[in-house]
Amino acid sequence: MTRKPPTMADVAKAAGVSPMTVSRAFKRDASVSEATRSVILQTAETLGYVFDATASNLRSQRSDFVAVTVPSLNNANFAETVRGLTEGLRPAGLQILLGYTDYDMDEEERLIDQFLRRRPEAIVVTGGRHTPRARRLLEHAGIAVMETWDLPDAPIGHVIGFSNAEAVRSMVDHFVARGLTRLAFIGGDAARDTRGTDRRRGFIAALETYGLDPTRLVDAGTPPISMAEGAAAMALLLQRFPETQAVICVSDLSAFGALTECQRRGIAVPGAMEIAGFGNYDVASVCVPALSTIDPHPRRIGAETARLILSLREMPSPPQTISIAPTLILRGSTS
Amino acid sequence: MTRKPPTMADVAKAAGVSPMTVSRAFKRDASVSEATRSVILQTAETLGYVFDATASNLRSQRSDFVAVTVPSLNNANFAETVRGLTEGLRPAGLQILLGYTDYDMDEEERLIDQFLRRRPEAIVVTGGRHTPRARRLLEHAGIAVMETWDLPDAPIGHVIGFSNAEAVRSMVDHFVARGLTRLAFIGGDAARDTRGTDRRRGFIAALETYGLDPTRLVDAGTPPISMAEGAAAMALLLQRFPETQAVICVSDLSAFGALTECQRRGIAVPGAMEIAGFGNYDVASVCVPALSTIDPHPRRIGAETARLILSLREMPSPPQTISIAPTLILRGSTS
DNA sequence: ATGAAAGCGCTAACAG
DNA sequence: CTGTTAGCGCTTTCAT
Repeated sequence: MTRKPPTMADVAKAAGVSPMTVSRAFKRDASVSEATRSVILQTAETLGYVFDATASNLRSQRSDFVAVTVPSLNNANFAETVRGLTEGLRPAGLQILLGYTDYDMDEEERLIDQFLRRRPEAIVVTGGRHTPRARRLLEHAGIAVMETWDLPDAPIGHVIGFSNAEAVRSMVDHFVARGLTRLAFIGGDAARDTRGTDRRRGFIAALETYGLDPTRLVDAGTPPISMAEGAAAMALLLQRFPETQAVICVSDLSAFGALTECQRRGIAVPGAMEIAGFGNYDVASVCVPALSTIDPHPRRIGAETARLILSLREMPSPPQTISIAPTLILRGSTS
Repeated sequence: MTRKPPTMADVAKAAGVSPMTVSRAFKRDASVSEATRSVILQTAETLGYVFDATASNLRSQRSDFVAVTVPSLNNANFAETVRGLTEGLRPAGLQILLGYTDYDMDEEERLIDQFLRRRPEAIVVTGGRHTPRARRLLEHAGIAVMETWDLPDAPIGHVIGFSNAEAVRSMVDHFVARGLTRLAFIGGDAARDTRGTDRRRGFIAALETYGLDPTRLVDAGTPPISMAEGAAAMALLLQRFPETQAVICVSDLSAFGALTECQRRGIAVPGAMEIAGFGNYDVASVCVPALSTIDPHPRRIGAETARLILSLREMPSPPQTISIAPTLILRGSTS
């Protein structure tokens, strides 16, 4: 019934050529006469031949894979980065091997270990903090390592990112410029989400620069904190720090949750409370009032990473750091 | 500088055993004495050996890949399905090869073509409509084909899904039971999003059953329609069909956008207008008022698909259809 | 432009 | 429990 699938040798025999010619016919630029090529491709189609990338990879020692790990699939920001990567790498015939870590460094290590076995041409990770073993694996992988969404102190290889702390500082500046001084920060449990932690640190550092009280910090569950957790955090904030004038949330999702909690309680935003988020998610521009936020240009992070990977294939270079400046977006929630 | 990475043969030599023993030491159940295994693993670690999955796959003719195509990465529903799949397949050591089609059947075909070259053990696609060539490729792939998120008329292989049309009918029932008769539907451009089209068809069919006017249909852009497009669609709806009492949106995202448009115009929801969505996204439960919706149990779709894939590896079976009944969730927006 | 030979790194199959 | 032999399907290399 299910007889063995045809190989190049079968196609070669049927087309009356050598396997090598079939191989060439399946490549873009290889030197095969157009006549021969079309006969071969036709024959292959008829036989139902499917090219075996595994064998090709083994022999040529090139996998055409780029491994990518992101904290979460269900996140517009990371999805945009992956999109930028995919679109940038597709023209070169590179396929993405995508995995998500659930914001867990041990899971990241496991994924990196798995992925390296597939011999990717490059590996893209999110953030600059990893388990010691993950770090070691990446350092010795012998391929391009790209750390994104961060500016690590000690990069492993190339970096395409931004300073989460500095980004939040720009939002603090905005509030201070408007005369608001009693500011708060809503985030998640520290250890897991390193970028979230960096944002909180940026908040604290910025407030200290201004001589303001940096202790209005509310944690709400395990990162990535959800809209619902953002709402719960706002409830907690109103109870613990009722004097708060404005709050910066670790992401637009929690910011939106916080906003809805104000709506449920009849607290005017802006007016009685101002709210800012991070990430420039769809919800931030659509909700009422629209949320001020910071756009980290996730698509560009992916696109630049892809560009660098391709450029490194042409000509290897020492580790580079590409900084992508986030953009402050001011909207009704911080009128 | 970068000398050739070590192979199993190198590890074998260093550990004083044969390559075959090294191979066995890297497998779970293979019969190797614990002493030998630990020596080998230790040696491998020291040499910085990384297992070559490509060579393993070629020789064993098993890739440990399961290919998965979803319409979009940035979608909580599909992300949940992928999560269900990942978690279900991980214990078996199967890795997911994930691609997104951007709701484009030609892109799906391209992806399927690419993925089949990697010799996956099974392929999971979203929906039951494909290009003719994609269909042919899947039919002749010689591996388990799983169609999800739909109940196709002519399945290629196994099916894990639900009827989008029936799901929407249950929401129509709810409105009619509450005495609302002037109902509308907000969706996207028909051709691309086949599940969205099915939902619209379900809406029309249900209204016809009740003898109601099924012509209040508003299109808003190219699927997947965004929150902003949902808002624009509501504006259009209010202009074209001002008598509308309730609207069902193709997803919670457009439903939320529609809700915000009502908020901007001071239209009371519920009261002057009732709104329902689809998908049970986070935003639907958090926004004010919370949105009635339909939960298609995306995680379970993924989990059941994984379960079936594993079961088929044990014992092949004729094509199965697993139906996952969606759940109607009633909230404040349709009080 | 095409072909022949060899081998990528691993493991199935068989032996002991 | 461990080893030997052969070969997975392709492409590198070297011919012609």
